[in-house]
Amino acid sequence: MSTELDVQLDQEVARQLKIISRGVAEIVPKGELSQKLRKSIATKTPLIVKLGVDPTGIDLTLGHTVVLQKMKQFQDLGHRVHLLIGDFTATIGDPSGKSETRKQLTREQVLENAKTYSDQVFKILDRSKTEIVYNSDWLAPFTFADVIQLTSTMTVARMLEREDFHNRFTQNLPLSIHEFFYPFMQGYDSVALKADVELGGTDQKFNILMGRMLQKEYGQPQQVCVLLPILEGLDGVQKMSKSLGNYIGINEDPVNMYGKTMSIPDSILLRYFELLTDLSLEEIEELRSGIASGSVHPRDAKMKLAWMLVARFHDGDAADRAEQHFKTVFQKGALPEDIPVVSIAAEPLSIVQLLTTNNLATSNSDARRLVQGGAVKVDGDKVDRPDQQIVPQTDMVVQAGKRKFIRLKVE
RNA sequence: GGAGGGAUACCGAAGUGGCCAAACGGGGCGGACUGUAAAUCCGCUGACUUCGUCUUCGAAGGUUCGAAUCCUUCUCCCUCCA
Repeated sequence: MSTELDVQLDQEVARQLKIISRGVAEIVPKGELSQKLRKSIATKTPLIVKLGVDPTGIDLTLGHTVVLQKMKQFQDLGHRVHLLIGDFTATIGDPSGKSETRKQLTREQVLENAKTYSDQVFKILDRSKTEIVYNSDWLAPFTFADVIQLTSTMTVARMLEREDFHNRFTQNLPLSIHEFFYPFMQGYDSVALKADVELGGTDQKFNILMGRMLQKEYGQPQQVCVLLPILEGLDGVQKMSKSLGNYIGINEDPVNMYGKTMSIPDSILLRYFELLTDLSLEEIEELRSGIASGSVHPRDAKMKLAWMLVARFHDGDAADRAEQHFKTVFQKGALPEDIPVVSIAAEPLSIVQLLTTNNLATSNSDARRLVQGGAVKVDGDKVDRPDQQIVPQTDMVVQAGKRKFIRLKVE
């Protein structure tokens, strides 16, 4: 109990707290985390950190990585990290952040998704230090009596405090009873895991607080909520999500990842640096002031971001190639290096058929529109009549818009 | 259980017998421009054998020369009452 030890302890708590706090939107309640950390360090008992995921989709997006990254930091600090696959909950459909009821999934879909999900997660998390748990383990055996006991702790009025429930209720949108159970289940997950910390996006606040409430109800110490900001998607306004199509997937090829990054509005550029890269806060501040003063070109900053992201999810070489591709195709308007080659018969055909049969257009009408809109080029020459006949030749390059190219190969 | 309101294209939302392949906004896609696949401006946005034809307005029937618009039944959603 010497003072020197206390000082060391204080320093360690401060160190961990600083790492944990970077980029987070909110820690609820604030003071409790440092107490938990102090106790954990003093007794050499790692904290139990929980992250619940909903195995509803296939591709992880950069949006998901924000919270996974935080999870990784806890891992690196030596805490016990539990990745909770909501296999049971996914069959209910969580309404969080949604304006309408989500579809319920079948068990097969959920298990399938869970597998692809965990495969991707380990691009970020350390597999050997991650415990994967499924909430069907404890939720599936629940009896109706258990459910009644669990739900008797809440009132309808309090459930309706949750923003999306409230909005849907007041806007006369459908709100099913079963959706009310979601927060209970997620909350009970924390009881089952005896979680010390639960991570999530700010849209998860209600559900995570529910965990606190239920833990108290079940006589456990209460978990701390660490809430991370919701990453805006490519449009710069709405949450990055698969359903909105404004996302960058972590499995995307380098060229697309780079290009999509370049398409984000300048307004969220720095936010991406802060939430998605390990660039220090000082360096980010330098970029900010550089852009403000005009000494740093926003485009160059964005190219740096795009490079860093590709390098992180692929590697430096891939990032270099993606950057090169971007420069040739978009900055200089030249042809890309690797155009897909398509085999074709030597018969003449109309430009419309050529576009449609090779998926450069979704339908003949679409192809027609592209031609009329001036988007179509054959060997660099604009084609402006839909009935224009083309005689395919090997190495002929057909372009529809700025991003779609094919190179023909006559058979 | 009773009374009433609603369902329109990717989304939101007009249209209430022919002028509706359906206003307008968003999104998407193209073009121009640029500092980038930012911003801004312009165009397009059901399909096809495209100066014409065919299939769309919750589903199925019906009335009519003609229906997204009227009638019947059904499905789903919302409100109020119980």
